[in-house]
Amino acid sequence: MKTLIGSARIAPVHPTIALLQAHSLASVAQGELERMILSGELAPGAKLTEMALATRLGISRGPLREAFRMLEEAGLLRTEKNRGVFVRDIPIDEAIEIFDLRAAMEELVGRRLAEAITAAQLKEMRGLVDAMERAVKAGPSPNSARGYHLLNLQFHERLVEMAGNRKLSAIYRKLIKELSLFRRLNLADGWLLPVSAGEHRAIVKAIASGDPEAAGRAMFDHVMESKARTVAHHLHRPPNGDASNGRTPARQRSSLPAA
Amino acid sequence: MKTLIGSARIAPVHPTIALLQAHSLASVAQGELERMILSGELAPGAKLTEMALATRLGISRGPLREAFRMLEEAGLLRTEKNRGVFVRDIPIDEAIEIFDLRAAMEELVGRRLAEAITAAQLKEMRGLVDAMERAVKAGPSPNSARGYHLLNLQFHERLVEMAGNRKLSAIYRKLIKELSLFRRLNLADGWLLPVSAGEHRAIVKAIASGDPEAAGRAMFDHVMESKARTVAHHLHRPPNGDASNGRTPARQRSSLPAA
DNA sequence: AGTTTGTCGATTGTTGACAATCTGCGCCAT
DNA sequence: ATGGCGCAGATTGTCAACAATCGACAAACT
Repeated sequence: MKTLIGSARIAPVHPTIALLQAHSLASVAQGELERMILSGELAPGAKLTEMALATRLGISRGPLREAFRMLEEAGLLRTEKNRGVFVRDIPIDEAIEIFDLRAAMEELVGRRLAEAITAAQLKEMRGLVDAMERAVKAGPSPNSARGYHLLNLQFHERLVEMAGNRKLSAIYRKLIKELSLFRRLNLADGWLLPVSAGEHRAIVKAIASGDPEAAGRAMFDHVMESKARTVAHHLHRPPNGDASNGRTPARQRSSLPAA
Repeated sequence: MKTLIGSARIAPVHPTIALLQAHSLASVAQGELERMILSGELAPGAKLTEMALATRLGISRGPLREAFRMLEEAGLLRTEKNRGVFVRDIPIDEAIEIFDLRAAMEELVGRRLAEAITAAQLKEMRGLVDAMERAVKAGPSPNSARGYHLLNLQFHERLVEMAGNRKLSAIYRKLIKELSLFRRLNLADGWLLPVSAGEHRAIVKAIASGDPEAAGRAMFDHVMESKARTVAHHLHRPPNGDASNGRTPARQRSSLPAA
């Protein structure tokens, strides 16, 4: 998922050879850890002990520590010297900051898309919106809510990618991953799906109209609404039970680089 | 610069003790490497040999490799498996993408600042603009150009920080660091300083007026103008001589995460 | 002459061991 | 009873050695 083959080298024909050439143990550990974190298998706040994880992944501590440093820089882990690494827990104020950033970025996306959208792209977008509306009509079941959530993520990610700015896409994905560590998010938008779905239609419409400012505003507003819904839901059921692990790590400070 | 003290632990009184408690060898190596890269001591394209660097820094290869992974994730290094790590060279199209992103982010900054600027902050901004104008009037010497460049970086960074979004600040700094690896940038704005300086005055004025849209537009436009100047300068003197190192590494592909 | 194959030195990828530090628990004194 | 003290046990930080891979040069073959 990360280290590819230099363009000067000949692309290997045999797929299994290509895999060996491209992946170091550290990179596969990174991918596997990221999968475990994003799937919730490793919950926010959980402690990752090097020896245990290394044994479980069948590698030694060296490459695992390199994977730790990558995921730390990616914002998914947090390290306390001589104490261990923990899955990061995104506090509410950081989640808000991420929403604000996303809003600015998606506004840019909206403008770009309105300027240069193709018929095929519009069709794809409408397909996703249709699927979401079907999930909404399926009624408020935990299953359709999960399906809607996944479609929603896909919708936004595809739009961002269509804007054609790879740096933007990379940072957007990074932000989404961090946001998924904000616990209260996943089930937050349970009963307000119809509203969100309607906003998606409005976004597609604005893009199709070819008006950059309108499309940008539609996406900006949508993200800010999403933020408002999430925050409201958060304030509704206040704190929370502890993380999976019994041990209580030292409370996490904002952990963003200092000024 | 990264790993601080957990809030649950007592802040050490003796500064030397604090340093030892907070910094692992990997984090120190990261900071030192970053300094060497940003200062140009390690030029884009240069190969970093583990053994040589480890000896030079007085550490072993383990922590150094961890530092490599951090800087790789930060976008400053690039790793080719079984071949080594190299200082990344930002291609023109990626630089353009970064400018576009910056524009969207700084537009958000402009809006926020116009909404909630304080007198003290305005004073600080004007101070920086004044200093830049003095540097311009000092005439086109390589010395004043460098001073202007530093003031310009500081001006933008301070504005971003004043917006009060730590996530935004962190990503902004990351983008600026990557942009500094775009070779043609540093000396690009040599003779157009007066224009840039004028735009800065306009930005401060728009922020002081309290009009979010105007301030956002002023900052957005300024970044896009800066992009245009950089691109124009790049097209003017086409390719370039090779990096410092004699060896020619495999040509770098875009190296952004694949879809 | 040009191409291919074998070998060598150098560098990276990985591992296991050692040293330093932290956490938890029992003990003792107050 | 409560609070400090110190000793294990466990865990992390660091290092040095081993194994695997790569690039280059030279020899052999067509």
